Formats: sequence, C-alpha cells, structure tokens
Amino acid sequence: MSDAVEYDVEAIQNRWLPVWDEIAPFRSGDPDDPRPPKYVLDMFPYPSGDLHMGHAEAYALGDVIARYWVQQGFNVMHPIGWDAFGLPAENAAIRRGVNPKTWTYENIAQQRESMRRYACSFDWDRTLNTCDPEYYHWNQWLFLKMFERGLAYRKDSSVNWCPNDQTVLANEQVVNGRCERCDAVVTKKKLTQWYLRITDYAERLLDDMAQLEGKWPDKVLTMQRNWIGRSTGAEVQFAIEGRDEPVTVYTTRPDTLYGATFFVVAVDSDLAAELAAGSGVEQEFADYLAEVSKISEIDRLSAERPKTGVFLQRYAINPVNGERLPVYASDYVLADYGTGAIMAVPAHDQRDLDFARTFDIPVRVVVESDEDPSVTGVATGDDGPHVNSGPLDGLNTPDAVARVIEMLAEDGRAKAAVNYRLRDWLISRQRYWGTPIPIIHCPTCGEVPVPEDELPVQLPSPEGLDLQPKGTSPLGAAEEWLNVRCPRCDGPAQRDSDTMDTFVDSSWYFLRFLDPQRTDAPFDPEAAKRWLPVDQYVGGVTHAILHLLYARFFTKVLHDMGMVDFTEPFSSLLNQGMVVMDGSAMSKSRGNLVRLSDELAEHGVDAVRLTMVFAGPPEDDIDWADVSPSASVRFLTRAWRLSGDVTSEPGVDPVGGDIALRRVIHRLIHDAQLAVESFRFNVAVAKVMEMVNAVRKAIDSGPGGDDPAVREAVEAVAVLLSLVAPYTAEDMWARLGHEPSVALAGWPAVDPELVKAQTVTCVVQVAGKVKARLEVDPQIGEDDLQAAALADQAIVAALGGVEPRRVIVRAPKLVNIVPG
RNA sequence: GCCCGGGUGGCGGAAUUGGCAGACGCACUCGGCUUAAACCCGAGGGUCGCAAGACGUGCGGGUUCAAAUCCCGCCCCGGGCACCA
Repeated sequence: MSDAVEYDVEAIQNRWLPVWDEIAPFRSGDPDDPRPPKYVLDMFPYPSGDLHMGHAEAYALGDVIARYWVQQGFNVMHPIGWDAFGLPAENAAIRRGVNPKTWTYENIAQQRESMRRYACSFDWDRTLNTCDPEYYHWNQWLFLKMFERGLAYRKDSSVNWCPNDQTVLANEQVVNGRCERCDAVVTKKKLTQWYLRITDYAERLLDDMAQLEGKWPDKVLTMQRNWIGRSTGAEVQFAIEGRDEPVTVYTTRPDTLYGATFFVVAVDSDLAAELAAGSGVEQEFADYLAEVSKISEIDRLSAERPKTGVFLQRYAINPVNGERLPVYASDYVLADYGTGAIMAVPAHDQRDLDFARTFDIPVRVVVESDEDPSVTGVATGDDGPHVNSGPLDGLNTPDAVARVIEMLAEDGRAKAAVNYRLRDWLISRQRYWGTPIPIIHCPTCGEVPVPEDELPVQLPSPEGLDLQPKGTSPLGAAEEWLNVRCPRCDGPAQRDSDTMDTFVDSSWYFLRFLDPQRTDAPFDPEAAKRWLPVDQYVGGVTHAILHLLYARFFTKVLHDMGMVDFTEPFSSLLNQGMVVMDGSAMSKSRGNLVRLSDELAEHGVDAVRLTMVFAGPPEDDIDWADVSPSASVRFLTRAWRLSGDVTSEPGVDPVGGDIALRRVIHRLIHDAQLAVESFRFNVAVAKVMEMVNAVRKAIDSGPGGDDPAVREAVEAVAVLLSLVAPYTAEDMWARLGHEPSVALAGWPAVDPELVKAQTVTCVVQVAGKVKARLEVDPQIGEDDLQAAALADQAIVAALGGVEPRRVIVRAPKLVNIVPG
C-alpha cells in the first residue's frame, strides 16, 4: 500500500512542535520520578546573536546522548542556560548605544526560540542566565567564601593588559601574546587586582586527573597537564655578598651546581631592584628595566631574541664550592616563576649558554659528553657521568641530584622542591557587564566583605555611565552606587568597582541547574548528591584549558567547603569538532559563512541534525562543503515512507514474523546501541540506514508490509531515528498508530537469540591469502572446521598436493593453512 | 625545541582492537519507471589487467600463520606548550 501522502518537512515540524510543548517529554524535576537519574550537559552558549552552525553541531550531538539515555529509561537532566555576561555584549552595546542588558536578553530570547525549533531535548524548567542577579548573587557568595578561606586575595603585580579592550586578562586569555578576544597585542601593566588561589590546588588538579583517564579525551588531559606544568627539582640557597639573607633559587638540575658560573635575577623583580641599589650601576639598571618594560609580549616570546642583561657588580656564593658568581639582572628570567632568581649553568642549559656567550662568561662542563658546548654553542643534555663536580664525580644525573640535595640539606641550604607553571587566576576586570566584586574598601578597616544578607550587590543602571574602555571600571563613576558606609565601622567607604571574569560564572553553573530559582543557597547539597557529578559533558575543545580547569578548581573548593561529595565535576567529556567551510573556519570576512537559518529553511531541522551527526566522528571537524544535507532529506523521506507501508496492527506479536528480517534488525539495533555508547554516532546512523534498506527490501520483494516483523522493524527505526531526527521519528510513530512521544517509547529490546549468527562465513586462507569461504555453524569445533577447510575444492587446488606444514584454526571465523 | 593526535578509494568516512580492507553515504556510470525531466526503484565500481591473477591503508624495514591495527626508523598534516631554570 503506497500512499499519495508526501513527506513534508515544514508541515511535520509545525505539527509536532506544539504537541511537544504540551507534553514536555524532557522534564526531569519530578521528585517522585522512579527512573534512575542521569545528567547530560551541553556547554551553555554565549548569547552573541542567533544560533550558528557550530551550535547546531554541538546540540545535535548532545541531543543524541540525552535522548539515548531517555530511551534507555533514565530520568535525564539535560538543561540549558546562557553565559550572558562578558565583553561582546558590552562592545555591541557601546556600538549601538543600547543597554547591554537589553541586547543580551533579546539574543537569549532568540536563541531560546531557535533551540526549541531545533528540537533540543532541554528541560525548559531549568534555564538560567548568568547575568540575572538571582544567579550572580551566588558568584558573589562563592567569592566571599573563598575570601574567608584565603583563596581570594588582592595583590599588586605586573599583569597582562589588553590596550584595546582596556582591561586586564588572565594568563589563559593571552594567546601568542595577543588578546584572545580582540587579537590586540598584550602589554604589561602594574596593577592591584583580585586573584583566586588556584595554585593551591595545582597538585590536586593534576592528581585527580587519574579519575578522568579514559573518560576525557587524552588530548584535553595532556593540555591540562602542560598548562599546570609541574616540575621537580630543588630549592638551593645562595649567599649574596653584602646581603644578610641568602637568596633561594629553584632548579630542576641541582646536580649541575658545580657547573654554575653566574647568577641571574629577573630584571623586574623586587630583588633586582634591591641588589641594584648601591651597586654603582643604578642608572644602567634603570635604563635596562625601562627598555625591557617597553617590549611587547610577542617580542618577548620570540625565541630568537638575543640575551640582554646588566651586571649588578655583586656576587653570589656557590654553596657547594664557595665560588663567587657574578650576579646579572636579565629579562630571560621570569619574576613570577620559581623565586625569580636562578643559578646559571651554561654548559647544560641553552639559555644560560646563550647569555654566557654574549657576556663572555666561562662555561664549565660537569656532565660528560663528546661535544664541547663552549665550542658548538649547543648546551648538552641530561644524563651522563658527572665530572668536575667533587663528590658527585662519576654519578649519573638522578643519583647526583639525590646526592647533592642530601649534602646541602644537612645545614638547610637545599631541599627537594616542586614548581608549577600555573599562576593564580586573575579575576578583576575593568568593565561594566559582569558580576560586581562584593568588597567594600574602607580607609580604616581595609577590604571588608559585603554582608551576606546584602547580597547580591546589583549592577547599577548603565544610564549616565561611560562604558567606553578607558582603563578603569565604568562602575567607578556610578557615585551613588560606589559610595557606601563601611559595614564594619560605618565610616565612608567605597565599593570595589571591578567586575569578575566571566569564567567565574561558568565555573559552577552546572550546579545551579539543580534548582535555578533557589534563593537561600547556590544549590541544594542533597540534590547535588543525587545528580552530580555530570555524567556526560559535551562541548568544544576550545575550552580544554580555561573553563574546564576553572570548573575543576571550583569543584574542589566546594568539596573542601563540604558542599559537594565529589572532587571532579564532569565524569565523562566529549569534545565535538568545528563546522568549517571549504577547509577553513567560517567568517564573514572570509566570505564562507554558512547561515544556520538558511540551512534549516532549505532542508529542515531533522536533515541538518542528521547531516551533523552522520558527517563523521563527533570530535572531527565537519567541512560543510563535503557533506550533503539534501542526501539527509532523501534518507529521511525513505525512512518516513516505510511507516506508510506497514499494514499490520499496532501491538501485533513480532514473534511470528519473518525470521530473516528479524535477525538482521536485531543485530543492527544491537550494533547501533554499541555505536551510540562509544560516541560513534555516524556509525549508529549507518546502522539505521541499513535497517531502512533491509525493511524496504522486505516490503517490496520479501514478506511484505503485513508481516509483523516489518512493523517491529519500522517501529525500531522510528525509535532509533528519534535520537537524531525527532520530527520525522514522531511522525512515523503517529503513522504507525502510536501516541506521542516516540522520545519516550523506550529503546527496542534486543533478543540475544536473534543476534546470534545462524551461520558464520569462515575464511579459509592459504599462506595468509583468502582462497575459500565456508558457511559454517557458529558452534563448529576446531577439528571439524579444519577437516571441512582441507576438504574444500578450492583449497585442495590451491595447495596443489603440497602437505600443510601448519594449520591455524580460529573457529568459527578463520582457517589459515601454511603450506609445507 | 618539547608533548599529544592523525595520514585508508574521486570525496566524507567504516573495520567487533591482530583475523574477508573499503560498512554507510556523497559524487559518478548504466538500467527500470516517465511523453520527458525530476523524484523513486535496481545494478556497478580500490588500482592494474581481456582474463587467470598481481598489487593495495603516507614511506622504508621488522615481528607474526596472519598487520590499516604491534615494534623500529623516516616523511607529511593538525593541535597544545614554549626564555618555566
């Protein structure tokens, strides 16, 4: 029975959208829900405009996972919200002269409607916007908790400064010396700023990655390890002539102490300034410092830069042999890593060697090697027997390291030490559209937290404020807001006028989804116990370091506060790739922008989703030029048409149906399930395509549309398809005589008996080359299989009378005969 | 420089982790349906060869009865970190 009814994408979308609004199949908040909980989370979007192709991919993939677990009988929490504070809103607002708030909420409304139409399986009872006072209230609360615990503090230091956005940047936001947002060349500026003490958690951030091994992409774990940058070595004390206190240096190679021929302090460190004072080279030092601070981040990072520095006319004493080492100030030593001072061993460190050659400092080899660094200009590598090193002579590197630490530790002049590349997280921003920092600066009491019952400190209206970037926060001009009484002494005081980095907002939002309306706490610890950690997190690899590291840090702090009982927020992570066009990232200026709205209008929601999912492995980039949404429409039409060809009644027992079809279908459902659970969604789609092909054949040239197995198969197609193409699946489900929603129909039960193969194709090889194929019982014994293989005509011919030297039998799939 | 990935038909990609390389789809060719075209349905193809067959997963070697898969060396592409002592 073929029908004249056509597959009409537009009509199907319009038919089911209101029905879903009505039945809300993805609500997860019923406290009496008997289903086991599962938390599937997509990274929330930034409301910079309407959804684009990248969102379409990410949410299509997240939806496959969420909908799969719903079909498997879980109460899936799949929430969405908006990461709604931040610079782009503010910049757009400045350009158009509108309130950033208005702009932001308009975009949110638009994205929300687009997500609804895109059929995202979100629980719409759980949305949040980070720019709502109800949300950022708890940013402030968490900040104050950290302040209490000494994890939030203010310090004066040289910070990354974006001259374009006129704001400071976290280390993580400086990419190749440029501002991550606007690409301006980053400079340095000395400012007093708020920091979060993430370095206190460096060790745990590293160690707890053991929990994530195999469940997060290796790439992300590696990136985080690199970023944290743990190194082990020793702290060694050097006396400085004419200074009471010794100076500590950090080195990973204490074994090379006998090779130290000079000593360097970071030119911008306090120590350098102190040592320069009274040295007679004050002017030279000051000139050098001025020159260095003019160098941009980009130039500073250039590896080719020649070494520069100033001899401070002072000497450090090598603790192992009492030698006098000239002390230099240079910019190749970083003030904020280790102690800002190093011992320099030119023979075995390339940078020290470069410096030594520039300043004509002796090079002394202490680890034996064939090449002489002072001749080749190449410092020699790690291991080898030590020479010129007194008691260390003859030892290899690890032994020499241990020995020298032991020697110096006796009188406290050295100890084993660990260092991290990770720096504390600078969170102050001199911009308007963010969470106000809830601190009041009082001339007598200092930094006073805003009392909890006065939270949230709401952003003042931008009316009358100059939002143009100018290096200080626009909030500083909101005088009525700014000037308050000190909560402690009631004297005149001022609010902190900076706002928080928006990465604070996204560091804990996954907890707020538990109950976004809650007013007495950021979240309910009991609910957190039930739902968290997040079972599956889905998002772009662009957040591999920043967001994920910060969220992990916050989670550990909350753990230490006793608010959550886990230490890692995201049990499993899937990074989807990007959607590109003609090999490169889409952009207006490049002229290769593909508009999602155009694609949706042309092919429909289901076809776009299907195209995203089928294009390849989820973590790979999709080149839109390589894929075919119209082919997706064709397939969906083919699948949909099956639902009109089923003539048996709903509920008919499939057991009497065509056994061959049932075997194929059950095997494919089984395979599709494995594919989905291992994130091979493209393969799962291929399996559904095979199902459709098999059913088509069964209807046209097999048992026909009335066979119960055909109904069973088409119903399975509808359910499996519902993960990817919800509109088509729902319409098929209705045409099959069922009530909505197919999303809740349940994953088809796979009969293990039907999945078992009846016969197996056994490959018979001679010398590793396939010469025959046998259809055999899967239970066949090795001896029987060997006999059957050797008896086969083609095998007899291939052997040509030669006796087999060896026969390898892997029943039931393979026999390999090695001729004599 | 250091650290991760990856290289399979004309294209996107499969391959139960050592056991039939190329599933599924795109593009293409041929056939059916049609007055015709589109749609739809069916068939085809890794390369070379008329064929038997030979060769074939970046390149070169190795292990194994058997290698896209494991090992060694190289080449290329993508990503991360990078004056971090």
